[in-house]
Amino acid sequence: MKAISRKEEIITTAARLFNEKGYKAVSMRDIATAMDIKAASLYNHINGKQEILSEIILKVAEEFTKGMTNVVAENSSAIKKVEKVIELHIDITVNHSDALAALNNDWMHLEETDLKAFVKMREDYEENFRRIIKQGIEAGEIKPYHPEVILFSILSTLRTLYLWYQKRGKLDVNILKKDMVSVLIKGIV
Amino acid sequence: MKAISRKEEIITTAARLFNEKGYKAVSMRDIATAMDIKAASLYNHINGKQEILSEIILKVAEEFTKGMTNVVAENSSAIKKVEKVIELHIDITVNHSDALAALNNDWMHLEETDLKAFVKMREDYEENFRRIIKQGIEAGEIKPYHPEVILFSILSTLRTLYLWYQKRGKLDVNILKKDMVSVLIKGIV
DNA sequence: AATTCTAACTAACAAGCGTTAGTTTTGTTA
DNA sequence: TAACAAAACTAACGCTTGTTAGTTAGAATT
Repeated sequence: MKAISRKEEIITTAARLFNEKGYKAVSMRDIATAMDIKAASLYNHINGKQEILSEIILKVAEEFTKGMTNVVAENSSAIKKVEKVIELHIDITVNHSDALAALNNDWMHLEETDLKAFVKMREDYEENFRRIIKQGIEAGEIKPYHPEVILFSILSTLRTLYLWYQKRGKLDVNILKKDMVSVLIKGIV
Repeated sequence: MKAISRKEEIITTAARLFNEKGYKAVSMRDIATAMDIKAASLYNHINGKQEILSEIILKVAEEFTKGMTNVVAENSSAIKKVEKVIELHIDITVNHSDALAALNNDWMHLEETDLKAFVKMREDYEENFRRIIKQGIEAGEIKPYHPEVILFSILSTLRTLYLWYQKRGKLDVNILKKDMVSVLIKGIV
């Protein structure tokens, strides 16, 4: 029953444009033109440009945080947890690829409060991931490479997945998961 | 004997600022202030903001192209070539990490001619890398995963290496190379 | 039928943008 | 020391930016 509100429409449109040119290169007039209205009309639905950016970024950042919380709470092997993290990234990438562009490239344009919240979430996320990898090494499940190198290698692949997903037409999610898990995991076990 | 020219100084300063906030978020006045001069004075040395961006990006893009050409010309195994590509990325990352931020995030703000040149170089680069991986699979040196997944996985790690390198204080290049080659290669052989 | 709400509009603002023209200072060479 | 070139300066330009104020048309509610 819940129809998409005009506000959500603005945010979706803005995310698409931010993905193409970046937050600073997209004007309120650009967003309005893409919706066939005038820039001033946007302000009937949103409080400003900043609000659009923070809604785009924080919403998806919270999804990552929630997903990671679930993974950490699981009672399973480290490898299984890494697999779950990979699947988490793929699911979010498939559903919010535009938002991920903003999260990756425009987070520094968030203002004070939102910026702090975002940076905190990202640090916590990385720390949780790092701990999973370390536990895997201690348990002998993961090869004893430098944990930071493993973390970085996997995370940078997952973080830029949205670029790849946008380039090759939307492909089957389950196949993507299987291949991704293979390439990223097989190397470290 | 060749002292760094004022023009090079501008480009280096601009690259640093572009790395922090992105091309569109940095004004000519920002660049000038960082050099303790006035914005108009910049135009004694450069033709405009666009020129700064294209010098930053194209110079390092050409370095990649040249490096890849050397690797392709080598008479060695596919795995050895992949290793050489990894080392190429690390060397460039260590010496031009600010420029890599612009190359990754601001390339779309290049104007017509430079944009075309850049996109062409990047496509060729990827195609050369893809071919190396395919040859490796045919020769039985590399596991028969989908080549595109291997390419993407390695390349996205190498492309965001500059972020990692900037975060952890400048670390020993040779150790970095060894660890990186281990993690990225061991998984696919 | 009168009222209220929603969402568009026009017009304008102050600030910041890249850039240009013309001038002055600084440092080197003849 | 006079002449010249390099590199800074001041002042201003036309344009774009995010945003505000006030208004209007149509739909929903009373």
